[in-house]
Amino acid sequence: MELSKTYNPKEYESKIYDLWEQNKVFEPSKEGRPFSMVFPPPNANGNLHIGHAFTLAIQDIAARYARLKGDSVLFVPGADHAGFETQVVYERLLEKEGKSRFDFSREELYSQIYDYVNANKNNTENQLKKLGASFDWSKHVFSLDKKVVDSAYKRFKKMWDDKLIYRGERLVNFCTLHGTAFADIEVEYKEEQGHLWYVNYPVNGADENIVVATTRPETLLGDTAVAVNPNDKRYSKLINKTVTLPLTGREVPIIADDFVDPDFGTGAVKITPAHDPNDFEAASRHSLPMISVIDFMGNITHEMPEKYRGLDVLTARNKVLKDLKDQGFLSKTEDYTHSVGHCYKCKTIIQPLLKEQWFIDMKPLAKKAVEVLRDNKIVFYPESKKTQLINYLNQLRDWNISRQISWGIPIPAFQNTENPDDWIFDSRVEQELIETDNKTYKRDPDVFDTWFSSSSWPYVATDYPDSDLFKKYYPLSLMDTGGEILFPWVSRMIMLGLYETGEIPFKEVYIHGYVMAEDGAKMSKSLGNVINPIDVVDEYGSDALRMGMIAGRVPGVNRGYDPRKVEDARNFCNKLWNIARFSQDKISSYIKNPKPKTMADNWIIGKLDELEKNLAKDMDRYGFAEGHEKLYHFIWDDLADWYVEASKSQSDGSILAYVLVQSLKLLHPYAPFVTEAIWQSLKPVHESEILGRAKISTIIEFDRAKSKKFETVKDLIVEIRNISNTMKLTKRRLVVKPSQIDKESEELIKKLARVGEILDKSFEEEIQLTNTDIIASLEVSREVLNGYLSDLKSKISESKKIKSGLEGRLKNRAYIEKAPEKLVKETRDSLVSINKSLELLEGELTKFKS
RNA sequence: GGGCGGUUAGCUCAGUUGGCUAGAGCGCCUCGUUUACACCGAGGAAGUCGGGGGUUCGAGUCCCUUACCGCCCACCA
Repeated sequence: MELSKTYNPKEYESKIYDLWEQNKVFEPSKEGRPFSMVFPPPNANGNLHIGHAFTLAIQDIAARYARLKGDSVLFVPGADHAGFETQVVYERLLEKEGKSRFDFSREELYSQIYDYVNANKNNTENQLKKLGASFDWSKHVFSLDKKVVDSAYKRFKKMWDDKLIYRGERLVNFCTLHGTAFADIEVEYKEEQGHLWYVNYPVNGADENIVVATTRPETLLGDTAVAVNPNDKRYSKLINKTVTLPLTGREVPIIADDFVDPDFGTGAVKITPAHDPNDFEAASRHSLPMISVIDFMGNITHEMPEKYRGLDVLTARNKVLKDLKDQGFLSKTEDYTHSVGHCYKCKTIIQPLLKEQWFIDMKPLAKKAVEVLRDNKIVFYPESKKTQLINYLNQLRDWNISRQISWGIPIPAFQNTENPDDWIFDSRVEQELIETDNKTYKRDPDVFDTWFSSSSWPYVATDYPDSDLFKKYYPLSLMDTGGEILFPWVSRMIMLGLYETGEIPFKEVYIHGYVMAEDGAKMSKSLGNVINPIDVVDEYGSDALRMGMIAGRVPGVNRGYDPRKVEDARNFCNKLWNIARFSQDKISSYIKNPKPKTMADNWIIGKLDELEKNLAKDMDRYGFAEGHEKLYHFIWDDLADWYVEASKSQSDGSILAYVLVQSLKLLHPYAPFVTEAIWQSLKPVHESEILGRAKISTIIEFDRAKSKKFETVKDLIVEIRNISNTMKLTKRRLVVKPSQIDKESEELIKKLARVGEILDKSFEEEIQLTNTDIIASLEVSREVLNGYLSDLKSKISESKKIKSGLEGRLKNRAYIEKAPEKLVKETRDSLVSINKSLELLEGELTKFKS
C-alpha cells in the first residue's frame, strides 16, 4: 500500500473503528487476568465536551494497555438519562415553541422526552467512537434500561425493609422556578450583599423588647419562637416568657437552645422552622409548630395575613419592612454579606421549604464507607482525594431522593387514599391507582434523583448478582472520574456498592482534573471559551487530541487546554507515519526474532527494552503523561533521529521492522488510529492481523558492549556537529588513530556527522575533541582556531567549576561516610573523567600561547 | 471557620522514596533541502525552582513561616 506524504487521520479513522468493531476486538478475551472499568455515563441528551474526551483518553489508554498486556478487559459504555438536566434542556425546547411543562401530563412529558433522548443518543455514541473508545458496545447500559430500573426498585425496597428509607416532612432545597427539590450537594452557594435588619419583639408581661436580627424579615410571619443561648445572662430572666409577634399578633415563647451564638447579632434569634434548617432542628427539639410562609411557587401562603397573601418573596419583604418601620418595630438596618443558595441551573434563590419526601438515612452507609477507606481497601490517585472523601462522608446528612419532575425512574411507592400515613411499596408504577387488600393506593408522583440509580453503576453494569460477568469483573479494577463528581457519584457508588453487594465497587480510583480553557478559566458556553473535542478531532485527528490532553498532566490538578500540545502530538503522529513510510521499502518479510548485528541494531534494541520496562512501571501507577513522554522520545529521538539515520547504510531491514512493530504495539494505547493504520499497511511484517489485538512481547537479546560503543560514537558525532556548527566548518576532516576506531564507527561518523575524510595524521591547526574516550580532533583553519579561543576558555572554566564541585564533595568527610557508596563512586568517576577532558582542553590552550 | 491544590526557562507544564551539571513541548537565534517527514533535520541561547528561616554530607523535593493565585466543604439569625 502506497502511503501519502503526511498522515491524514480523516482518511483512516472511521474505517479503522469499523475494522475493530467488525472483528470484535473490544470483547473481553477468555483468557487473561480480569481488568474492568465502566465509563462514567454521559448525559444522553447532548454533545460530548472536552471533559468527556479527556476522561475517555485516560480510560481508553488504561484499557488498551491492559489488553496489550494480555488482560481480559471489560470496558462498559453507558448513557445517563440525567433526569433534571435533561428535563431542563427539553423545557427550553418547549419554551421556544411557546409551551411549558404545565401543558402536558406527566406521562405525556415523559414519552416526549424519551423520544427526544432516543433521537440524540446515537449522536453521543458516534462521538465516542470518533474518540476511539474501545468499549464493548454489546454491554451498553442506559440508565432507564430495565435492569437499572429493577435494581433501583430492589434497592429501594431493601432500604425500606432495612428502615434506611423514611418518608418525612423535612426542609428541602426547593427551586420555585423548576418546581423541584434538590439534594444538599446540588445547591450552589454564592456570597451576596444583603442587609441585617433588627426587629423589636415586645415581651409580654415586661416592659421591654427583645431584639432579633434577620436577613429575611418576611419569614417572621412564620416564627414560632425566639431563641437565646441558655448561658446568656442578658436574657436569662426572659426565658419561658413570651413575645407578641409584630404584624401577626401571635404569641410565641422565648426558648433556650445551645445552638444560639450569643456573640452574633443581638444573641437572640427568631425561629422560623419552615424556612431555615437550623430553626427546623431547634423546633424539632422543642416540639414547636411549623408554619409555612412561602409556598412552592415562591409566593406567600394563604395562611398568612391577608395583605401579604400571594405576594412573591421580595415584594413581601419590602411590604413587611415598611409595615415594621411604620409601626415602630424596626430598630436598625445594617449592610451584611452572606452566602445564599441558588439553583445550579437557573440561579433562582433556593427556598428551604417543608415538604414530604423520601430520605435515605446516610449514617450507617457512610460509616461503612469510611471504614473501607480508612483500611485502604481502595487506592486513590492522587491520594489526597481519599482524605477529602473521608471528611465529606463524616459530615454527610440524609439524602433526599425525591424529585418533582417527570423525566426519571418513578418512585415505586403508593399512598392509601384513605390514610395518608399508610405507604406501601409496589412496582406497578405504570398505574396511578392500585388496589390492594380492598384499599386504594395512589402512586407517589415523584421520581428518583438520578444519582440514586447511577450510583449502582458498577454492579448493575456487571449484572449483579448471579452473572458470570459480575463474578469475574466485580469489583471493578479502576474508576476514573473528574474531581467534580467525587462526592455526588464516587462516594455514593462506594456506599451503595457496599450496601448491596457487601464489597467495594472498585479497587482503584483515579481522579483527573478539569480541562480548563486556555487562559485557565472554566470553560463555559456563556464565556464562549468552549473547545469542542469533535472539532479538534476533525482538524488534528483523534490521536492528536488524546496525546495533546494527556501530555504533561498529573492526576487531580486542573490545567488549561493547550492547542500547542495537540499540534505537537499531530506532528508526532506524522513522524511515526514517515518512519513507517521509510521502513516500507527496507522490510520485506516477517522475522519473529531477528538478530541484531550492527552497533546501531544493538543500541536500538537496548533502548526498546528499556522503554518497554519503564513504560510498564509508569502504567502500573497510571503515570499516563510519563509513559507518553518516554514513547515520544524513544520514537522521535532514538528511533527516527538516530536509528533510522544509522540504518540508511544497512541493507538488512529486519531489526528496523522489529523495532517498528514493537513501537506500534507500545504506542497503540495512546494513538490507536495511526498505529493501526500503519499496522494494516505493513501486513507481511507482523504476526497479528489487527494491532488492537496484539500482545506485548519480551524484547529480543542484544549485545550491551556494542550498544555502549554506539553510544560513544553517538557522543562523538554530537560533539563534531556542535563544533562544526558553531565554528561554521564547511569541510569536515577528522583526525583519529586507527586503533581508536573501527570501520563501522567510521561509516557512522562520516554519514551522521557529515565528515568528509577520516585521517591518521596531524594538522597544524586542530580542535581537540574532549567529550568521549576517543582521542580525535577536527582540522580547522588558523582563523577558525583563533575564533575557537573564547569557546575553549568558557569550556575550561565550566569544567573547572564542575571539578571544584566534585572535589568539594569528596573532601567532605561526612559525605564520604554518609552518602551511599554507589553515589560516592560515581562522584569519583566523574572527577576522573572531568580531569581527563580538562587536561585535553588545557593542552589546547597552550597552542595559543606558543 | 476547615480542608486541598498551585507558584520551576518568554509561554504551557513535568520533576516518583531528598542525590550530583534542574527537564519537555512550543516560542526564540544560527545553519541546512543529505533517496521517510518543513507537521522536517543539525546546533544554540535561556531558569539565584514565589520570599524568608530550618533539618541534612546534600533541598525544586522534607519541616516552619510568609506572600500571591485557584478550588472544595461547613456555618452564617
